Amino acid sequence: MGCKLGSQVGYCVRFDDRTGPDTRIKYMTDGMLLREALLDPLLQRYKVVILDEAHERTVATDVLLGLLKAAAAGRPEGDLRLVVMSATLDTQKLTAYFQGSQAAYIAGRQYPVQVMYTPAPEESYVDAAITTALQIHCEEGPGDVLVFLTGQDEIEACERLLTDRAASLPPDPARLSLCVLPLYAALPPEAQLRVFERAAPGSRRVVLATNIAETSVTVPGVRFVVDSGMVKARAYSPRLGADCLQVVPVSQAQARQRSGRAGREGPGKAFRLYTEAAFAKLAPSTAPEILRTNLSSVVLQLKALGVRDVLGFDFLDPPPAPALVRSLELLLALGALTREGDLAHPIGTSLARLPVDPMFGRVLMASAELGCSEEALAVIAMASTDPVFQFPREKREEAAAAHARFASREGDHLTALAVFQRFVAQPRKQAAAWCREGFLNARSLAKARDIHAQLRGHFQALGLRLASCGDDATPLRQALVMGLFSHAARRQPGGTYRVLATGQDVALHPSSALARAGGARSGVPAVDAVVFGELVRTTRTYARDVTAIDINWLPQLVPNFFARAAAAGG
DNA sequence: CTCTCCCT
Repeated sequence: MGCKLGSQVGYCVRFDDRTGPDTRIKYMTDGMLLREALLDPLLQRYKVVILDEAHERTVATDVLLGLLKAAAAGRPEGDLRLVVMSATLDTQKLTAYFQGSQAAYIAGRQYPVQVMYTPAPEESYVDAAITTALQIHCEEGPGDVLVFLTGQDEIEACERLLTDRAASLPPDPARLSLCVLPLYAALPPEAQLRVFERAAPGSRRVVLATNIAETSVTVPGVRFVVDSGMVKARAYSPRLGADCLQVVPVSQAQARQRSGRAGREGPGKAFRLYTEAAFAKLAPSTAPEILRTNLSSVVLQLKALGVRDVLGFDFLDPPPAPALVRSLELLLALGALTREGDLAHPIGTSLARLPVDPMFGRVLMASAELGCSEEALAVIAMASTDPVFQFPREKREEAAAAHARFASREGDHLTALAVFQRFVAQPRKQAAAWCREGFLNARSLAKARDIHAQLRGHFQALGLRLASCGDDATPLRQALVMGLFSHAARRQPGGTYRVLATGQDVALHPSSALARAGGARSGVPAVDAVVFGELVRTTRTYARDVTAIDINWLPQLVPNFFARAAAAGG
């Protein structure tokens, strides 16, 4: 457009707003537009909204679809124009949803990709992936190989096996050398950058990636894709109140997306490590995120947007009623909604403005009253970012020793507070080295620092009191109880913990500072009662981000909820 | 006895 960024054309993402009073075209994330809608539900300042990548069906995109439909109906005819762009979305479904809309098709720019299947099912997709990558390396022409796997552990194991097997190939001077590279989100930035450097002359790269390489990261030089057919996916169980993280088969749309990665620079080949019959049985597309996530934030946002009947909201794909009801119940218990289901003042209105989970927002509000908001802001910022402790396979003992410096007997929130405080005390120039030596994820900590600053700003704008509790963690643990009470659990004779609200038995996550207490060699007694940040179901159901509490605080601090839970036999 | 990926 020939103008300066941030003048007529700008962009806006969290922590980075490059727009100004003259901006006519604004690029923004779906989440940012949703935040703006809270202040302006009819989106009056926009004439045209283009919703790109709609096929990704993020929660924000799905809520926006409903919101934009309502905004168009609430504004004069033709006043708001909407363009929904999608690589794979079912157009009939969408044109039926937006009455009077039209579908237009635009051909993609892509080289042909030849898709191959295995003749019979594979026993192990990891073994098959290694064998296939080596076969490509020995038999195919030049071009890098992109292998889709499910997670960090699997990629690290595969990396070692593939390197070993490549080294033991019979020597062949005509063959390229092989360079194996991992790629996943938690990888340090400098390691991630290596996938953007093209292969050295005489060598071929094999990139072992999670689904980060499906859309977020484009690896240059790829002509061959190996698709394991599996993905690690999250699904929320409203019954358990837990996120289940499981390895599941990909959808057909996802398999096509993966294969397409071989055809960006020239004709390519995709090797699917499953049979054609198995492909035919896969789900056509991945279920939208709104059908498999905790909805408490979504429900609160809708209430703040003035939607009274959340169960009747016109979703493109309505979430299951029990999931919505459970969120309404939690918001009522937090004091965010009235008994009539309306947004309550000031708790509901404040929680809707804080860009964190409503339970975390409630912790912050309680901390203002209990005189520990400086600490709570840091704790909630840490709880809202990716895990900061790193455990490289080779240096596990060394990492554990480094992490032990921060460990608190009172649990993970206080441990996180200690890490955060030490991190922000580092001079900027030394922070990276300090993180590396301490086996801490610098990216996560930098994000926690940004979230902390943002939350602090919101906190003050809401008129909440900033105060420190110093070395006395009791008020902070009580503030955690006032937000996380639905995640309170009590120790059982076998050593598991029973969630009081649901009666479900869970284990402390092995990464927890409290998981080692109570063991024969720990010398520290196990704690009787805890609250936790979240439940994750992998091999077992684990409570993560756990803090020791006094069981007597529950009826004192949250009398309404615990009178009910006790009556229900919890 | 452990953490797919986005995003406010």
